[in-house]
Amino acid sequence: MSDANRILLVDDEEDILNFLSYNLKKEGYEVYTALNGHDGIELAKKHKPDLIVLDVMMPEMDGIETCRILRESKEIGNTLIVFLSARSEDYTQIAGFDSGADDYITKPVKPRVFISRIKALLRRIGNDTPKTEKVLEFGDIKVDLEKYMVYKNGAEIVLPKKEFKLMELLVSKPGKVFTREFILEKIWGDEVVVGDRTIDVHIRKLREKLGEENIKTVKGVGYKFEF
Amino acid sequence: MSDANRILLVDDEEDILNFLSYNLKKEGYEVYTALNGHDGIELAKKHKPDLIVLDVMMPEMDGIETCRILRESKEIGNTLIVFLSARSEDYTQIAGFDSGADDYITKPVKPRVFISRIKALLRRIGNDTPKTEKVLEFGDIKVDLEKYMVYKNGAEIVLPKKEFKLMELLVSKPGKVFTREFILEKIWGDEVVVGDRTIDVHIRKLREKLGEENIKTVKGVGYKFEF
DNA sequence: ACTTTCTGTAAACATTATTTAAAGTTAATT
DNA sequence: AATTAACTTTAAATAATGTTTACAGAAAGT
Repeated sequence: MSDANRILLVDDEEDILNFLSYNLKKEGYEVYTALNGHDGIELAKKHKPDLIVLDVMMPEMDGIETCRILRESKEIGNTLIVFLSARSEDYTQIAGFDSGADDYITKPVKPRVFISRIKALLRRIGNDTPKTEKVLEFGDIKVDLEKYMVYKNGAEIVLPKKEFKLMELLVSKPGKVFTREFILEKIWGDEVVVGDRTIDVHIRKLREKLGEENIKTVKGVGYKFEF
Repeated sequence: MSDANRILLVDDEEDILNFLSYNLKKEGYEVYTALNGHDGIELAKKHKPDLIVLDVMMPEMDGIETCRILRESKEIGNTLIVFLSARSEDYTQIAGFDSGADDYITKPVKPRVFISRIKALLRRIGNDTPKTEKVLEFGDIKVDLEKYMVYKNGAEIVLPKKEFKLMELLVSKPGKVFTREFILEKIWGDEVVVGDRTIDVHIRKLREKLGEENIKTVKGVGYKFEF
């Protein structure tokens, strides 16, 4: 697995920046943002992103200009560059004048589409594996899948294997109720047969360590994690 | 066998595809196979399978991505989707967030287990749940099937199993009158025999919790949910 | 080999859900 | 207004399910 893909976003509208950033981070990318072309170029040199998203319309230095400058640099000359443009702006501006972009995406941007386009582009250069987020955080509880550790208000809590797996499962989809049947099957497997009480006891251990409030019982159905 | 169930298998390893396909066919299922996400999506649209099995790890477009795309489609948005994953891959990826899968099975796959799981899932769409979506919303009432929870004006209401099932049934087709006979059969099943008063009491509990106005009595016939 | 920590079980206990029974309403019908 | 069938309501009995504690065997660590 290669390392995290770094993406730089340059747009003068902070809202859009946040929106895109949020969605990319959720996918495991490392995201940098800049509100104008100058800052963008600076960040690009500093962090060497794998892909740069540039808004075409920006005050002072627009995306096309920024792109030209970026392309002149040896270091970031062949980084992927994607333009973000309003639907109204005509293609010639963007694709046309060999400003050197690799793709463009029209606003308004739909998250799914955006993400899959980014992925497709990154795939092209073979850098495709975004860092899968291995830390889940919910309220005051943090689960680090890689470190095999849970934090409650920053305090380290070590969980034994079964307890951790149970925690991991519950936390994998907060709010969703996992039936006892499902839990048994996922944590103990098909052939091993342990009684239902075993689940209870493990749930109890978790509640003991992580507090009562997060793990809820749905009688006759199963358990769920909520925050 | 009544209606042949159609199953679509998507995996990049041909051996696995053959192996699973063979076992499913032996059970009388109609099986379609695809070696990658793109073909899978195409076949799904063409044949409208009842269930789709997706390998998580595939080159180009992985199972999760494929699942997302499938979920966006109106036609196959509600089809059952099962992930096939190596044991090592973590839950969050699989059960997780909005990829929208219904279950996952870990590799290596044992035929018996695989078949029985598939059967169990298909059984679910038959009788258990008129599961069109996972969240139903009507006026100020929201029913979240996955969280097993009902909201009235945003306030959480926890319902015990039977009450929840009754609610779920009524809400599954607003306005439609469900006869007592039908309700008994759906919620209590064929063999269990409980008296008619039992329904009344459950209806009462629901009205108590969700307000009188939404659940209407049709004398001599049954009950319905309206908003 | 000794110690500690996990994991699963059993049993007593606690809680909550479900059903029934019985009495009270209601609305349509005569 | 009396009758009746159908539904509502309440309370109480019964059944189902979950919690907790303590403990024993298994596994891991020293």
